[in-house]
Amino acid sequence: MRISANVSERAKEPPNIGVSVVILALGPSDMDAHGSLSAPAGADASGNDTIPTLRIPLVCRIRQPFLGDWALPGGDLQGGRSLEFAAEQALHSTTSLHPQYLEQLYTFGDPSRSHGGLPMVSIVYWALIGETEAKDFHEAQNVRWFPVNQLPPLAFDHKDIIDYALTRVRNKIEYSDIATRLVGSEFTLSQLRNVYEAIYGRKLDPPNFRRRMLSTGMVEPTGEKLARGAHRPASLYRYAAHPGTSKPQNATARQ
Amino acid sequence: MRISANVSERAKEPPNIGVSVVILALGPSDMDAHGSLSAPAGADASGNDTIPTLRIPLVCRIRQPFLGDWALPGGDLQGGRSLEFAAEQALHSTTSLHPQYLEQLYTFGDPSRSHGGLPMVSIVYWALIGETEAKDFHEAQNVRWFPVNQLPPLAFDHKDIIDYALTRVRNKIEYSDIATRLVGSEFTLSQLRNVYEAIYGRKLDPPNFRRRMLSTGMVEPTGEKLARGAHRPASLYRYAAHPGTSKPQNATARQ
DNA sequence: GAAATAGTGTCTTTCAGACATTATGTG
DNA sequence: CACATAATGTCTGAAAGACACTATTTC
Repeated sequence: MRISANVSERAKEPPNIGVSVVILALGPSDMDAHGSLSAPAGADASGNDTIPTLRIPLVCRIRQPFLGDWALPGGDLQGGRSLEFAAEQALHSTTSLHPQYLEQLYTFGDPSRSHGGLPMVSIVYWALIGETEAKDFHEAQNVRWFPVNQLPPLAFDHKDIIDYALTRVRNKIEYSDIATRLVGSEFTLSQLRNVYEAIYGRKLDPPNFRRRMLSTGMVEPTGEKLARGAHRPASLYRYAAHPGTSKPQNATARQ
Repeated sequence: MRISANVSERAKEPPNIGVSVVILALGPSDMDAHGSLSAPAGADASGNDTIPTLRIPLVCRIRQPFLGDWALPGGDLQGGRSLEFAAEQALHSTTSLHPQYLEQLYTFGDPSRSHGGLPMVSIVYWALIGETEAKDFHEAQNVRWFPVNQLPPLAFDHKDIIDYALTRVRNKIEYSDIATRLVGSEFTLSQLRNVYEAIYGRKLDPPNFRRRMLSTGMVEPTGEKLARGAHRPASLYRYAAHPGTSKPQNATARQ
């Protein structure tokens, strides 16, 4: 790619640019039937009250440094392509999936992070993938999905990056509509609550969650009900695209 | 720098990397005596109740595209240098100043943003500079300071970038200690409130501001007082580095 | 005393969380 | 009926904002 006359000239050259993605997916509870996960953490297998877990696909490194460790999916940035495009491409080539949500996380460029490899500026995105889509995934070569609370040894500074992404998404869910993108067009408040619980990593109080969601005006009832299990059926809701009273949210707020 | 065999090969090459800075400075009210500002917006000139204004240094472009428009200070990223270093260097070469606070804002890399210039990925930082330091600045060649509410025509997407930086800093000031970095080691609550007012761009209620600041535990009284003007002297406070009860804040939170 | 800012007290609203209670379905 | 989840109601405490009021200094 790059031709240098000598070593001293090379030191002044700009580093390479890569784009990586932290992919956060709501794993379905029966994911083991499709993939090869080591730790199922589903919620509706047998009426238990565990919470759904976020899962991250990682790629096993096949060269030094960090040979055999796991790393975030990514690739070099080609000219003429947007950063989002590069992030989506890295996501799709690893998982054969498309994200419900994609946002830039941070750009990591410290020279010390290459650890003997080529100096690299990594523009990192984070993506959200819902249950429905994650069901279709097939485990590609050198790719494995891990629960966020059971991550393997990670290459470079990728552990810090994942932690940062989790901090970001847990903050963002409080003031944006990203959670509604991970459920279908019609959903019960329990389903929506499960998304929040997966991202927060803890249980939420159902009555308070209901009141909070309805008070924002972001969801509205469809009038239909969904019967699932030996209990009272739940009302279905849809995402109210443009709530009248609440203030608009965009990607820039609270970044 | 980069040697390409032909045009088609060039299209696949990575774009150049630059680092730019949105420099936000608390202009002193008598800044006109030092610089050549068009619109003074000081607060203590004659007992008025205007609020201090944030100012931004911009560089006049001396080539196409956007010849004659104003742009953010910046430069190419050299290998072996951290992104922060490049941002500080761009800041210092433009203003001869060092920032109180420096934080990465966002990386802009859309191919359409070059507008006929060379394709460029811009890693943008934002910096805060306090009154004391801004007093020392000298107006360099092609550099001028503008109040944030009276910006000139800007090159590329730099207007969007500045707006984004203002959104970020106004959010960040709510849950971080960046404001205390813009006052001296000892300060009155009025002085601290002026920093908040400059960043928010609006007046704050003094009693409520006092209560809010003291309740966080981030400031503690020194026991001394400062007499300034025909009124009751104000108590001096210092920044309490590690408040006991409040939760720790770091650069990653709420990004 | 007038003026100006420093500082205290109080009231209201809003929101989050804890938790009791009722409602409605299935086995 | 037992049981599980849906949905409503109520209480409390924290935090923010409006604003009245007192305190202390200089001119």
